[in-house]
Amino acid sequence: MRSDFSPSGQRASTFTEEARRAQIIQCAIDTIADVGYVRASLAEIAKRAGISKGVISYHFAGKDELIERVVDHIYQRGAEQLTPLLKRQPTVAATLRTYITGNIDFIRDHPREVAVLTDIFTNYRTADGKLRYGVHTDEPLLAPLRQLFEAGQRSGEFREFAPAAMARFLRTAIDSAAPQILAFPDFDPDAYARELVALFELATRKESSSPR
Amino acid sequence: MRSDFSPSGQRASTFTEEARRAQIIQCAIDTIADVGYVRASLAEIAKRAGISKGVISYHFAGKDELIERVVDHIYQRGAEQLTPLLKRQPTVAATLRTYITGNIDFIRDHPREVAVLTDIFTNYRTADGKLRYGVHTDEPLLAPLRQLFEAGQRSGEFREFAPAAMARFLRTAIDSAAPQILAFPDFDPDAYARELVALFELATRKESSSPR
DNA sequence: CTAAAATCTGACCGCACGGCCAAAAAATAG
DNA sequence: CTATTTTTTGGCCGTGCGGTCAGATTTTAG
Repeated sequence: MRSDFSPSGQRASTFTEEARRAQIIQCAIDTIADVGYVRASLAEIAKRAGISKGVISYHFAGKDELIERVVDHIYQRGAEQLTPLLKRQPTVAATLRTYITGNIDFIRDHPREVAVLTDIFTNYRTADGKLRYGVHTDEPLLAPLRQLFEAGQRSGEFREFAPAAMARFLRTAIDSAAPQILAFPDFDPDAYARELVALFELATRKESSSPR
Repeated sequence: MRSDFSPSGQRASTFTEEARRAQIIQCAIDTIADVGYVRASLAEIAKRAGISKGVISYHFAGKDELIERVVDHIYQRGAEQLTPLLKRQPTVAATLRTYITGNIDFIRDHPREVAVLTDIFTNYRTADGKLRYGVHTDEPLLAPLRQLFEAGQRSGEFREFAPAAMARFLRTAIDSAAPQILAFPDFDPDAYARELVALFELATRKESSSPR
């Protein structure tokens, strides 16, 4: 590992360094998607990348760092796609709709990445045996949703319900799309998103207008 | 392994055989709940049971058989508790409510068992690397729910929606209770069940009566 | 070109896994 | 009691893991 300077004061890297890291991260994602996190050994990842196992150790501190870079990588792609979408919604209800469709769109386009994330979340444990990303770490994902629901209740758009529970319902429903896309070739993510939007609109709205 | 006769014609077993198998299954559940399926080695399970590792091999064909007996064991306990409850419900809506509260009750009383189930489902792979219990194997669980929704639509109790998607939403929402119970000491399963009942009542009913 | 730094290879280490088995021990039968 | 069967022990096997390293190779700098 180098320790050069760069103008920004950040750790510097060769072009090859960055390219290799990106390649290894991508191969790790592919490998985990195919054989699961548990069986995605450094040897297997290296084989798919066509490189020696030692190269991974050279560019990453260890398997743990590689996995955390994989998580960062996927999370960032999701945030990049979703954040700008959500900012421009006028009402809480519209934000909720966009949240659902935007998430399902992302999962539709990157089902393997999302499946890899959940695989890592449910399996990657620290040395003491505890889950590195457990239910606790959902908080950054859940908090904005909860706040959205609370905002909707304050503004009178939404009925009274437990925002924390509703946030959890929505996240689990969204996350269940990825494995279905991968398992069922004829699964229709867009139809799924429409069902989800309808469900949460009925479940959150305050006044009930007549159906249809 | 013995091959005695028994009056029923079933494979027979010593009392000790059955007791040992039950003890090992229970220890396997505890171990998986504590350290996760992946780290629940035969040696670790044996250590907790206070027996030698070979005993497990003696009473079970291998780790795979042990895991499948664990799954059977937990499934059966759930079915025993839920089936009679659901049979006696008069309407589809009542069955749905009972399904939700009954499931959450069971998870409240056996959160570790349920967490073990999902851990096995997401990690136990056959020799070829495929998940032994994948999304596909949810079908026996989902089918009755789907039929319930379809029955409700036929009878006019429910609005039109995609029964398969709704069934999936409900299952994932229910299953998410177990990890929350284990992770958050002050998580209230009964309140969670009430929120869930309210949500799916609003989401499925045909005519909207005025809220409150 | 040569020298230095960066990168890569392939072999190796210690460890834990599931599975296996000969022999000891315990339970049972005659 | 003895003979037989059932059960348990503890160690061993091959495999694959993450990690390490000396030395080869490639790239970069002068």
